[in-house]
This record gives sequence, structure tokens and C-alpha cells, in this order.
Amino acid sequence: MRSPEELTTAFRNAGLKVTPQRQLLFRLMHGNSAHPTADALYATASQIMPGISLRTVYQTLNDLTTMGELQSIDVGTGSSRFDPNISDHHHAVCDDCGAVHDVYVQQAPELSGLQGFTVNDARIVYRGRCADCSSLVAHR
Amino acid sequence: MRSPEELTTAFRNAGLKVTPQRQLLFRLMHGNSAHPTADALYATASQIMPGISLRTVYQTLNDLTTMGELQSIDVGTGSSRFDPNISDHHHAVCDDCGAVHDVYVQQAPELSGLQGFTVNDARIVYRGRCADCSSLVAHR
DNA sequence: TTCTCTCTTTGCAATACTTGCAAATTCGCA
DNA sequence: TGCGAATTTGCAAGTATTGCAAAGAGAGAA
Repeated sequence: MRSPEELTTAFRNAGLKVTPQRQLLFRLMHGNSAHPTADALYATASQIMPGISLRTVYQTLNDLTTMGELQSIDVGTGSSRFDPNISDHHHAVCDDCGAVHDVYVQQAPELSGLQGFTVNDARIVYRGRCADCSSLVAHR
Repeated sequence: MRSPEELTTAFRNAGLKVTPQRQLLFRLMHGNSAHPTADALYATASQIMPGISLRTVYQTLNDLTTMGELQSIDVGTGSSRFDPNISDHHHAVCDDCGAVHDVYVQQAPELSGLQGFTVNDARIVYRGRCADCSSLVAHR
């Protein structure tokens, strides 16, 4: 996603208003590689801006996603996660700690066995154990 | 998943009971390539066995999944889908009609850029337009 | 700066999906 | 056939997300 400053002008140009709530969320998501859920972001935002509503967090995340500034990802953990990295990439989920990591794959695997299916998008979710959790196990 | 007959003995051997509800669900899922949701399966089951409860459908699907007879898949449509095909495969979802198709990929793409992550599983979800929907558009 | 129109934020209710729980029922071995 | 354990049901509860209406606040115009 673009920087908070760029988003500020982009929102104004689009006739949208730049509110303190939105600015805070811009800042919290910019460069955020934690793949937070709406609820997790709400928790963080609440510490800085008590009173901000979960509804606003959902609203803004959805707006940013619609505008193409965020990618919404679903790794099967019950709730959607949001990723400011909108480049072509995939995700690796640690089954131990739940962390989600960005992953880059050399080439999108070709599809075979489905005649006539036009692929618009391919997303890969890897599951396993991340380096941190692996080392924890090794020292157990 | 195994045949209804095999599951019957497998359940008995495991100390589990073979009820009419379970037998019906065994039959409905065996060879089912529709990737139904629990609710969809409940609708079908209800026509054959009025009174069967949605709770039992969820229960049985979860049990079969735990036993490795079914694969639970999440293609981001809100609810879990169940697949009796437990071979190594992936899925293609039509954004028009919502149909989910089984897909086989030559080789699981290698993971790069994540040091020390041990991959247990890789799942690919393709999105696009299936052959049926494409031809509908062509004739529009 | 002030006005005002429109977009936002809030709070709460409502929805969708799934699971927990307890009572009633039924399977299956002896 | 009887009994004990596993199951099924119905309903309540839990989680994630959205709809809605009233109150509030940007930001361009005067």
C-alpha cells in the first residue's frame, strides 16, 4: 500500500475524507508485515486512540482493500487477515505459533486437467513450522 | 474416502457406532465431487431423511475429517467445504458460479525466501471462470 | 472564519457459520 | 433381551462480519 501521506491525498482526490481514525489505520498498516486480523488491528488502534470502534476498523480495511491498497487473505484461521504487500506473493502459516509469512514463488504453477478454466488468480498457502518454532522444539 | 461399506467396519472397529444418519452421510459423500458445505449436505440429507439435524451433519463431517477420510477445504466463501478426494490435489473456484473443481498440479512449487520454514502442506486455490460460465458469456 | 452539505464514526442489532451442552435415544456386545 | 456407552437433537452460545440510523466531523464555498 502507499504511504499514509499518499493515501491522504488519494482519499481527498476521491472525495473521501481524511479522519484521524483513517490516518491512524493508514499508519498502523503501512509496512505492517504481521498480517493482522481486523480485531488485532482494533486492539492496537484502541491503545493509541481509545474509543475508536471496531466497526470503523472493518470499514476502513474493506475500503482500502477495495481500492487495491490492501490484500485480504484467508489462511483458514477463522478471520480475514490484511496485508499491505500487494505484490504477487503467497503465504506460509506456522501451525505452532500462527504467524503468517510472505512467500515468493519462482513461477505460478500451471493448471492441468481442467479444460477451459480461465485463471485470474492463484494463491498458495503453505503450512508447517516456522524457523522460530523449529528452534524452540530443538531445545526442548 | 473409503466406501460406505469399508467405513462401516472401520467405525465398528474403532468402537464407534454405525447409525442410519452416518450411513446416509457416508453414501452422500462417497464419490461426491461437488465440494459441498455442511449446510448443502444437510439440505440433501434432509430430503432423504427428514429430521436429521444439522448438528449431526457437522459432527459426522468433522469426525470423518479427523479420521482422514475427508479433506476440509476453505476457498474463502465463508463456510468450509468437504472433499472425499484426499489425494494430493488443489482447487479451482469459479468466481461466476462458485463451483469448486479438483485440480492436479505437476509439482508443488518450492518455497523460497523463508529460511528454516518446514513445509508440511501446500494448498493452491485458483480463481477464475470455469468452462461452463465462459461459454455462457460467449453466447451472451 | 463560518456555513453547510456530505461523508464518517459509533453503537447496536442482525446475520452467517460453527460448536457446546444436556436430555433423550439408540447401537451393539454380552 | 439388557445394559452401558456412544449418538442424535434442539437450542443456546460464540465468533466474525455487516446493516442501519443517529450523532459527529471534514472540507470546500462564501
